[in-house]
Amino acid sequence: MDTSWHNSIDKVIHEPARLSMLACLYVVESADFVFLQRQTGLTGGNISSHMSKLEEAGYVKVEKTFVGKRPNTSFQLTEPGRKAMEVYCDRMKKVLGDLAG
Amino acid sequence: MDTSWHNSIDKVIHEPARLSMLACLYVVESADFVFLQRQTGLTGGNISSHMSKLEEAGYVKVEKTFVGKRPNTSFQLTEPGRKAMEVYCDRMKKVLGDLAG
DNA sequence: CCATTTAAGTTTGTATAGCAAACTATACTG
DNA sequence: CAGTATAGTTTGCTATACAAACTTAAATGG
Repeated sequence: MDTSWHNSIDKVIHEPARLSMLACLYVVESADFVFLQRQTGLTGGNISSHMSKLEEAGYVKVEKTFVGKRPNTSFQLTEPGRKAMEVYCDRMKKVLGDLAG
Repeated sequence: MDTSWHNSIDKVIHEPARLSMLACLYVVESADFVFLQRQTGLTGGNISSHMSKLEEAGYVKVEKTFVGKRPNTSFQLTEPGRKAMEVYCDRMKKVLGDLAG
């Protein structure tokens, strides 16, 4: 079994809170701030700071608009983000698969 | 899909370097310091500090002896450690499985 | 119409964590 | 005996996650 893969896993994605958000974005194509907050159970502060990191990484695109008179921030996965998720999932599945089949 | 599992994943195990070491211990039943170092590609300092954490968590048992005149430190998974690995793997597989089948 | 509360988000403060480099101690080797 | 290698720990720095405080603006209500 290979056990030297530890530096090949994407830490931006690996963080549970972010993986949770990304998992959500992976399936819905677009989600706004409040939806993600409700869905993941994360605090607003967490969503905000983690999203900054995901944006920096180029994994999500952020769009700020107004809905009625209230601000609305919506997120969606970029292509690189989707690709990175797939790579991450494949690698983790392989690691975990090796342990139990 | 459930996307609020982020706080139910065991961070002690989740850390890639430790997961790598644990994956190794999971299959070999007992491994010494140098073996783990070679196997995982981690530095001695990393093995040392991460193992301290795993020991604190009760996931590994540490045994210090001498082989010939040289010190030899060997590690093995405890039962709680093995159990925790299984729980971790199941949860992660579920998360990842939900994303791609 | 002013005061209060609620909502959406961001910034800040703190404690923790990971990693690499430096260090300790001991054993070989020439 | 001097120098190098081995086994392992400690230290110092940087980065990170999380919660709490803050900002801005809109709804509510007396």
